[in-house]
Amino acid sequence: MPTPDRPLRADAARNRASLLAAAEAEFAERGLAASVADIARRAGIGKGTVFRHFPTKEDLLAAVVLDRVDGLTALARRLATVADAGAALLEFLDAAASRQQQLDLSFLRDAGDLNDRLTESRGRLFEEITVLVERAQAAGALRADITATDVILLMCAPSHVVSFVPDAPPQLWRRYLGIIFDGLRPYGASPLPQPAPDAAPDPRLDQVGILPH
Amino acid sequence: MPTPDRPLRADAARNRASLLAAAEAEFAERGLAASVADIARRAGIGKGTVFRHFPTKEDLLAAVVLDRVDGLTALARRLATVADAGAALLEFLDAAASRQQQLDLSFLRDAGDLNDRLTESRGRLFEEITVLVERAQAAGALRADITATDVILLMCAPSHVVSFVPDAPPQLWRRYLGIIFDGLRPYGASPLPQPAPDAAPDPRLDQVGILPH
DNA sequence: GCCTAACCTGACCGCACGGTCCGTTTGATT
DNA sequence: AATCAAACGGACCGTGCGGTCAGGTTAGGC
Repeated sequence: MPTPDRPLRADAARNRASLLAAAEAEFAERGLAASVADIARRAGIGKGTVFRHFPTKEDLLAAVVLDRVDGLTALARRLATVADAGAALLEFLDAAASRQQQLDLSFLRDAGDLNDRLTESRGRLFEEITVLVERAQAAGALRADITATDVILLMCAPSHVVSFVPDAPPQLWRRYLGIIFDGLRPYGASPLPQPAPDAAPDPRLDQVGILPH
Repeated sequence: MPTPDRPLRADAARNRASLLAAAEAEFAERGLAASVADIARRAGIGKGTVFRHFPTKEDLLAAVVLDRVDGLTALARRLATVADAGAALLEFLDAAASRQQQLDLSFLRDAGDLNDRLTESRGRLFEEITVLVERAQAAGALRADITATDVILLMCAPSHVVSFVPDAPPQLWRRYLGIIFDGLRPYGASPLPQPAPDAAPDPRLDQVGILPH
């Protein structure tokens, strides 16, 4: 990479696109256990080409995840302008869980620190969620002791819960999102036994760790 | 194994015990990625000895998990006689989450069908949880549309949620158990969008799958 | 149409894993 | 103390992985 951003050659761009698609599918099916060779085969390219585009399997994973995270950020930003703040938060959680359903990110816990750009993206997502949370609280739709960190952590739960049942109906996660969201409502909430983990958005965002170790 | 159950030789019994302890610790730290060689080293025995006791890595894992599951079953049975049925259920969930915290079982999703004995154990646990659930509902402490399957699925959630935060305080999981349990209360519950997955205890218990694929 | 840098490929390497095997050691029994 | 089946241990094997590289291929400016 002589100049930081030279336009990609046509075939290279094509390959990169199908590589990302294949990687997404393969990671979704097999998690971290997906092998680079399988991804390459699925994309119809050689294994060496994979490593030309991404020097490491982890970098490839990071690229896939980055797409997901940025997508969620964009959605959150859009939802921040919806009138009903409570409904906006619920819709965000719904979308987040739905996408996790397609690509369960929880295996990321076991992957190192991945990319730096990914850390930034996560930070942006965090900020947008903070907006949603504060608006929902101001509207009285969300209990006051919940932080953006709580939301970012809990949004992974429904798909994970469902992942234990073998032939789950495709929308089963909605059941558990419903239960959890009921737990987030101010009505009938009981005091929480533990403080939220490091909620402040500025100082140590990395604390949140969508993907840390 | 000529006779089905001959008493173990003294050294063999000792080794088996330290092997199980080492396996539990190692699986807790590294999940399915724990290697048999590491477990053997930690137990202070040779690798061959491990395979003498358990013909397969999966069998070893199954033995460790069986202990856990049976422990939970015993606890549930004890709690079934407590006067306050709502508190009993909460205490069960508390204990379950706490133990998951020490040994996150969610990696089991990616392990095959494991042992048959484990399937039986899971069935017994399921039955005991059903008792707790029905008592809690009769006492008005648990919303009526919750099944034992829901409980068994949700009891894994708090520890999983917490596993994403790097240096989590040891009791942080209680925060998320609190939120989820609030969502299970009848007070202020909103209708759930999806039916529970195959709750009936008799016909196809395997549906629940603490560990299936 | 030619030239070159960018790109692609698949054989190859080193490594770590699960599992096997057989020579050695050890606990029980007499 | 002698005996022997039971248990041990670690060198060994095959496999599949992430990652490298030398040599062939191609896009695209001229």
